[in-house]
Amino acid sequence: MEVHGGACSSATPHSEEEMELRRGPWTLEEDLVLMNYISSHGEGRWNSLARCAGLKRTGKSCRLRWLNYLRPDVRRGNITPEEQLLILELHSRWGNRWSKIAQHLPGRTDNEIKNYWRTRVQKHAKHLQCDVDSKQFKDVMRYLWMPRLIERIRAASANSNATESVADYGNLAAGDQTFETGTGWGGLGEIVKPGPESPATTVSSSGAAGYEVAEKLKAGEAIQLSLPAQIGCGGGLWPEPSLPSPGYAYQALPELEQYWGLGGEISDNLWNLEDICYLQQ
DNA sequence: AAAAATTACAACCGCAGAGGG
DNA sequence: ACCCTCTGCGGTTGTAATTTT
Repeated sequence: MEVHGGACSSATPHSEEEMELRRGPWTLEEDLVLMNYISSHGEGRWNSLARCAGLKRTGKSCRLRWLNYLRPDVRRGNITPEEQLLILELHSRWGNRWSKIAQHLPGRTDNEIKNYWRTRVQKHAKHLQCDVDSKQFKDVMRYLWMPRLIERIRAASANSNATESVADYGNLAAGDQTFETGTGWGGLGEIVKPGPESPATTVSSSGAAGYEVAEKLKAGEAIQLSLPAQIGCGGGLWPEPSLPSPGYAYQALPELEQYWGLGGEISDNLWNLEDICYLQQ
């Protein structure tokens, strides 16, 4: 790693004091300058890059702008159900290791995942009046939210044609009303209660778990919402379910259906502590 | 239609680690 | 061994956009 100087360092016309740094939102012109410079010189050495490109920004700011916004392979827009599932799984394993989690979601940035977690997941915990790190909330994620996501992926794959890519499921993430009215909860039990007659596929701990899950669902395989014993601390996602059994949750699901809301967006539904207590009775 | 509240997300900050001088 | 700079990460904030009242 080259940390000092740069090709144009001697040509730097301004001292640090003379060069007042810009802050706040980037302008289109700045974006173009940064993109043009990187396309011809490559990325890295951000401080000298900022100077050489004539940008009145810190190297840090340039790096962030490039990585989170301008990079050609960056994916923006709705987080798909597959990605949500993967984020939930990986966060349960690694905690707030956003960059590590982002490595397993192609095109997604750590910043975007972090924002997703804070705005969606933590909001959900707030509605439930429990801490996002609490066992209770983790159980909700594991036994209600994740199966729901899996069911959604299933529904999406059923509605899609054979040539549709997995990534395209993002289009179904919001507002697929037909799912709500046309799909019951019956199929969910098998997802977490694999019997000998229907062996389940354990959600993979590999990097592409979300996409792997999607492919398995497309193929009609059952998915088990547990991690291999060697993963995570103490042998898995949530060592001891607080619910009597995974299946128990689904016995109550018809009553809970109302709480999952009227729209397609899972996280927009109002839950409260009483709902969870009801589940645990 | 307007004001207030909420949400989403881009950007900044501080810190820690790596590595060269 | 120490200092300095760069890089990358996670937490936080500011604000534009959207929704609700």
